[in-house]
This record gives sequence, structure tokens and C-alpha cells, in this order.
Amino acid sequence: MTGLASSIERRNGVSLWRQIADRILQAIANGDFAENAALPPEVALAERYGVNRHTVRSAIAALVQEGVLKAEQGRGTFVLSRKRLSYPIGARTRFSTGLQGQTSERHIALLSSSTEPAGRRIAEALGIAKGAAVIRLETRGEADGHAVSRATTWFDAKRFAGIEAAMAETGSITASLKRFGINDYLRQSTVLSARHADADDLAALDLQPGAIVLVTVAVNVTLDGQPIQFAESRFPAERVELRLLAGD
Amino acid sequence: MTGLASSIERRNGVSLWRQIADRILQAIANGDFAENAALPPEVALAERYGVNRHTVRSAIAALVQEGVLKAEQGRGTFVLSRKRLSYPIGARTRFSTGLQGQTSERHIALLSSSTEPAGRRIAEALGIAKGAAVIRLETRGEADGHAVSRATTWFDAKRFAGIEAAMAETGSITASLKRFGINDYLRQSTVLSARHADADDLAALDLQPGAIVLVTVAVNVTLDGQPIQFAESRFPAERVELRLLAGD
DNA sequence: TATAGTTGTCTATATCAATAGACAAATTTA
DNA sequence: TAAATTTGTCTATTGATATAGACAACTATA
Repeated sequence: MTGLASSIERRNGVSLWRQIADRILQAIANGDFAENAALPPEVALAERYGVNRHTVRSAIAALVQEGVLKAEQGRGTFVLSRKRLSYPIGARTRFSTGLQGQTSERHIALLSSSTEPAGRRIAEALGIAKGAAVIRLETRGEADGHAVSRATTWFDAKRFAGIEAAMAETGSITASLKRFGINDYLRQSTVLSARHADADDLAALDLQPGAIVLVTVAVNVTLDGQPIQFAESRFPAERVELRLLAGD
Repeated sequence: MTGLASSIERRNGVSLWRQIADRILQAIANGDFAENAALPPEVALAERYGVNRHTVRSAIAALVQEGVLKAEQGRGTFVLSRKRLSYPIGARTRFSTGLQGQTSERHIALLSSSTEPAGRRIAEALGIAKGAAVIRLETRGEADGHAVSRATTWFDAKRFAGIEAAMAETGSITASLKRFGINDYLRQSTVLSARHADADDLAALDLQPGAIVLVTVAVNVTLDGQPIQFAESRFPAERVELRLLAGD
């Protein structure tokens, strides 16, 4: 970013070491440090952020724990990892095709599935009666062995009975929908927000508590406008950015 | 959300009261509590979140400070404010037209402006030489007297000399561009991320430290594809959600 | 081989965050 | 009016957070 070094805030409910860890993460994602480059020494960071050296050490310790940094006594502290993935969002957003060229391996893992009555919001989105049975899938998107998304998806249970088996087998929503005669579909609407990751996201996305997730709530429809899928996806903001596509 | 009550995490750098305040904010934005409705009593909230009543009180105190809640001794604690604004993003995103029907008054305030040499990222986006002069505008979007966005915008200084005066006068990017012969323009690309608000955002958006901002980085182009504007906008996640438009 | 620079460990202290319990003050309800 | 409910205030205790200083351990370099 072009921005100035934003200052660190005290007694606001977020500890200084967490704020500094966030800032370092952001700087890395931002490309301020080259891959494998050394971070400034602890005393320099402490001065830059206006805190004690030990506070900087707490931040670094957290990032070492997360696998982002590696500290070597006598040498310095080094950046292990890369920039953020750029995840495209558009009318034809697909998980597997979206990350082409950025990662070599990607698939969706089915964590669990269940059938439940539709709440108001889901019933409206899918155009079915409130209380009608829907299938809920809990999934995790993975790229190169790293978790990059965590989603909850609902389908009309009557129309898509058995889709959980198809998902488990194929690891792909697109492929699963093909089995139900749907060869193409569009993203009708997307609503975007952000929040702190909850316990479930933390575990599934391998995040440290306090991390931020981008949240998309989307409805997919067939080419003639019939809603087929309602999904809420969470992306770790420190590893993923969303790139909005114009036309598509 | 349909989700289960996600649990509260301890000793992670984010204090319990801040986490609970975030959860309450989210619940309000989510429509779980009607406007002017009473929150559950402190003891009930404490039990729900598995913390001490005093911890809940700290969270409530922060939200009272932020103007979201109002506590009345003997009666209860009440929700003052509304759901999130839904801010549309699409090829023809405009600030003033986007929020129509949700707010009655809206405009963009020019906070400051300057001329500076273009950095690499901005030069590339605007299709000019690195180091060429660009005009930078710092602006705040306001709706009904509330700050809903904070943006930094760059224009080619050669082509748009004096645009800061036009912005100050009209309070509108669209109107200002008209003076330079641009009657229509499109959003070419948008990249989306989220982070903790920095000191500048906190002040401009009237947020409490620790708040989350949604960040969009966008390039606007003329109808024939010529880049005219590069902008980074920050939206307070607790007050704004972004609604992605399909066609448009 | 010194020397400077860097990370690692230890002790000590002050403040913040969270829990616990008791009771006061205000409001609503029976 | 009395009782129940709810927020407000106070004291006390524990653990996490942050600061401060000193020195050890390790690495690179002059």
C-alpha cells in the first residue's frame, strides 16, 4: 500500500503483539519483504512500532507458530511464505478453474453433510417453502495442501437427493451438479462482508485466533434463472484476496 | 447466519470482551435483534458466551461508547442502530446512486489532496510512466451524516489538472469527471481484501480500534478502455456490506 | 580471532483482562 | 406495596500483557 505506517492502538481489546503480527503479515502479503528475505532486527521493529522488544518477540513467535516466519539465532528472522492467492469472483466463478496458474493442485473436501429444514433465509434464496428439507454441505477448499476456503452450502433436498455422495466422490460442485443434469450455472448474487474468524473457521482454515475472514454469501442459478444452490464461503483474509470480474 | 454460536477463544491476542462485542455487533447487523429491542440480560449473555457477567459488561460498555447500544438501569440494554448498509459493486458502481433508497442524504467529502510522483503500482494501473505526476485525493463517503467509506484516489495530473477543486465543489467523482469531458465510465477491475482498520481509517470512519475494514482496489476506465482513475476504498465491515452485481 | 550484530532466556514490575461475590439503584410486574 | 428483574458499583484475586534491563548463545564479518 501507499499508506503511511498506521499506528498501533493500545487498550482496545486487541493486544499489541497481535496487532504487530497482523501488520507484519500484511506487509508480507503486500510484497514489502521478498521471499526468504530477513525481517528488520527485533530492536528496529520495536522502535518502528513504538513498543518493547519483547512485545515484538511475541508477535514474531506467533507468526513462527503459524509457519509464516522462521527465526534463527544469531542470523535473523526470515520470511517463509508467499503473497496472497487471488480468488476470482464473477458470474461463472468455479473453485477449481479459478485458481488455475496460481496453484498446481486444488479440490474441495467434504467435511460433513446433513439434511435439515430450511430456515427463512435459505428457503427464500432457493425459492422453496420454509421448513422444506434441504441438504447442507460443509466443505473446505484446498490448494496445494493449504486450506483457502471454508464453505457451507445448501441444496433443495428433493431435487438434489444424494448430492453429498457425489461431492465426496468428485470433490467438485460443478461435477456433482452435472449428475443432476445441470451442465452450466451462473452466480446470481453475491454479498460480501468481513469478520473475525469463529472457532470453526479457525480450525478448518488453520488460522490463529483473531484472524479475519472474508465472507461471501451467494446464490447460484441455472441458465434460466432457477435457484439451485445457496452458499456462505469464508476466506482467510491473510492468504486470499477476491478479484471481482467485470463481464463474464 | 444460520451458524451455531461460534465459541469464544481465549489467550489469542484478542480480549474476550472485544470478541463478544464483535459478536453482538454481528448479531445486530444480521437482524437477530429488532431495532430498539432489548438485548438479553447480562447474566443470560454471560451464560451464553461462557464468561463472567463483568466481561459481558465490558463488551456492552464498548458498544455503548460506539453508540450502538444504550443501557438503562433497571430496564435493560437496547439496540439503537440499524442493519448494515448494502453497497453495490459492479461495472457502473457510483457512490451516490448506489445507496439510493437506503439513505436520504449522501455525498463525498474531500479531506485533502496533493500532487505526487506515481509509484509503480499506480503508474501501471493508470498506464502512465513511473514517476509522472498524479493527483491524490483523500475522501470520505457520508450517508445521513455517517461515514461509510474512506478512499484514496489517484488521477493522471496532466489530464485531470484541477480535479481536486471540482471534487470539493461538487462532492461527486462522477460530476467532476464530467468537467473533463467524461460522461460515462466503467469499473475495469476490483480486488477485494479485509484488514484491521489503521489509525487513519479509525479517525475518518469513527471506528473503535480493532474494527475491521473491507478494502477494494479498483481501476475505472472510459468506455473505450482508457484508465482514468485508480482508487483504494475502505468500508467499515460492521456498518457496510458489499453487494456484487452480476451483469451491469 | 576479535568484534559487532542478532536471537534466546531470565528476572522483576506494573497494568490490563477476567473471574468471583456482594450489594445498591432503578424499573417492571404481580 | 412487595417482589422480581435488571443494570450499576465496589472489593478482591488471578492470569495475561507489556515494559525494562541484563546477559547468554549464536552468526557473520572485519
